Amino acid sequence: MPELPEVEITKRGIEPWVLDKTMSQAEVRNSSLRWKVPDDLNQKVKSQKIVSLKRRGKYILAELSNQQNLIIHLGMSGSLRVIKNAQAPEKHDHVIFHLQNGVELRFNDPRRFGCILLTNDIQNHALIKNMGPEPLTTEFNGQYLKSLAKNKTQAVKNFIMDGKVVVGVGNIYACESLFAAGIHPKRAASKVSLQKYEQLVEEIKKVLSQAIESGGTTLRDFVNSEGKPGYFAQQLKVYGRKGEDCFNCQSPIAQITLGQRSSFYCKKCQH
DNA sequence: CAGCACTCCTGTTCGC
DNA sequence: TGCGAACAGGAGTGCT
Repeated sequence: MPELPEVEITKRGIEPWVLDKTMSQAEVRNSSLRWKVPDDLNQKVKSQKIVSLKRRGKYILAELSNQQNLIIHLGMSGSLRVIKNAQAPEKHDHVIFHLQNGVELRFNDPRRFGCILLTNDIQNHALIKNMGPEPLTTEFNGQYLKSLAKNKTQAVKNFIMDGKVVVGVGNIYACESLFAAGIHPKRAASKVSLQKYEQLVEEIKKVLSQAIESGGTTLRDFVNSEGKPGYFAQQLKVYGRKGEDCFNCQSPIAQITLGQRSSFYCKKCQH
């Protein structure tokens, strides 16, 4: 499932093929995504050049020459692939952006939790404006987390997965960074010390950076812009390892549900 | 406001 | 072997 590293990998992969390129058509084959793909998508993107490509949290933002911004989210199972030689669309290729250079950018998403939207005011768009800081910036640090966590009874795992706190930290990387920092996922956010938050921030940055270097985590669905999987899954220390030995202390990894999500942790190493 | 649970969806896995 | 149930989860929405 695409989290920040997978979205970053996707953005980097498509960038050379779409930046400064002009679109000839947006072919909507299935508009029924998380939110309906705008009816006027083709009309608005046709003949427009992609003048910048950015990632914000797990959103990919493509700025067009007519001041519109495409907002793309990969949801749970989405991918954006660059198709250089025209071939028949595959199942779940919901939107195909045709470029004038003959390349196609295909949005494929079996579970359709993703979205493709357009806005002429990206800064104030509802999905964007209330987002927390990017995790790989200095703005995201231990002090910041500690002060936000004040009086919060919420479990620390849910806290760091809240996009208003910090963007891009999904279930897998939340589990991994909490393990690396030795923090129990259920611990109340307010009861985590500043030192522990500093350690947690360091681990979040580390695990996200390493995952980007490995091309992302592919558990089942994720493929990059070339249709290839990422290789970080084999470096996961706790996620998906219920009952297996902790790499640190050899006791079995536990699984609990927190905020409707599976959480994996070591009872002995995380407090 | 804070903190949950619910919801969208399909492919895969599991139990009988 | 086949079938239905359970599970997976990003994140906005709505409820308590």
